[in-house]
Amino acid sequence: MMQFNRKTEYALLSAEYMARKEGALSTPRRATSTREIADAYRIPYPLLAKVLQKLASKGAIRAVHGTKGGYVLARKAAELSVADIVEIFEGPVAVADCFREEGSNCPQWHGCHIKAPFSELNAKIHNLLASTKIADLARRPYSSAPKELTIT
Amino acid sequence: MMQFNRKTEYALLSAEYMARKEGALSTPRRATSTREIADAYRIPYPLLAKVLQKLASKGAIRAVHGTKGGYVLARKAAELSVADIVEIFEGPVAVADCFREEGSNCPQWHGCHIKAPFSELNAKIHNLLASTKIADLARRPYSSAPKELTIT
DNA sequence: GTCTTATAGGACCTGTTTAGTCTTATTTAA
DNA sequence: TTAAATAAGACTAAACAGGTCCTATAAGAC
Repeated sequence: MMQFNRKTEYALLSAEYMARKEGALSTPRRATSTREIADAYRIPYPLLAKVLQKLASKGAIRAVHGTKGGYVLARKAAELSVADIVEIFEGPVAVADCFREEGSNCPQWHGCHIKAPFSELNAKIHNLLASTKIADLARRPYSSAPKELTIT
Repeated sequence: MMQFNRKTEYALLSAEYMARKEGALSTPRRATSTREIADAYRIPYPLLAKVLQKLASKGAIRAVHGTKGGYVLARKAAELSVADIVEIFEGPVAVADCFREEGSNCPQWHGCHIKAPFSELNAKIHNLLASTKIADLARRPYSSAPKELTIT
């Protein structure tokens, strides 16, 4: 599966939403409220609030308090990567524990023959996520349900 | 994190072990028992037994009953990919649910702006796993703890 | 034949994680 | 001063992961 968890998905959706909104020439740069995104994507409000709080506490977005407040991207969308957001919610990209904490507590560490090839694989996956920026997500216009793009 | 679960790891270790053993010129092709792998990697025996049973039921390996029995790879190591094994234990490679079951039950499906770019990302990850064969894991000799290869 | 060494497979248990809720406090524009 | 917003901690139900236990079956060795 290799699946992102819900919070990560909500964070990615939110970041793209903000990037798109902030990038629009018509709108003067203004904050996006939790309520706005929750309504747009039908995400439970209190949960999304948690997600955005965490993004803010990690410096990916910036909070604007008070009425008409909300959040704005803390960096340019072209400088915020998918990997940055994924790692906030899921820790370092690592297909196995040993690629996070030097494998000291892995019973298989000694004489594990697949460490090296999987380390390379891990690096490639990390690179994919790091080279995909939020701006890349926000760039393209939405075209409905591209079934032939779905992986079987 | 994007982490494989334990069973997947055990399956990959086992497949590589069998490929290496079967590939060795010195040993006449013989089955590898659950016990042999469990001892080599200090994996709880009953759990590994489950893992190998599943691999066998899905056709990745073939069971040899009775004394001197065990398992052998059902296909050549060059024709069995990491993706094949991962998918046996974790289902289709998919960074989000909607890339498995046509997203019909995703509340965000309508108007989700990140579907297309993530579908591409998903395809790339799948391709990485599918193009890495068990033979590729077994090929290289083990060199101890390549710290500089580890992703931070 | 009957041991012994294997795989086969279902039932079960338990700790952790996930997704989500509830509540209270704080900030600030209008 | 009020209403709209974020901040943050405690809490809960359900799902999952990792692992154990037990009984059945197959087949080579003697």
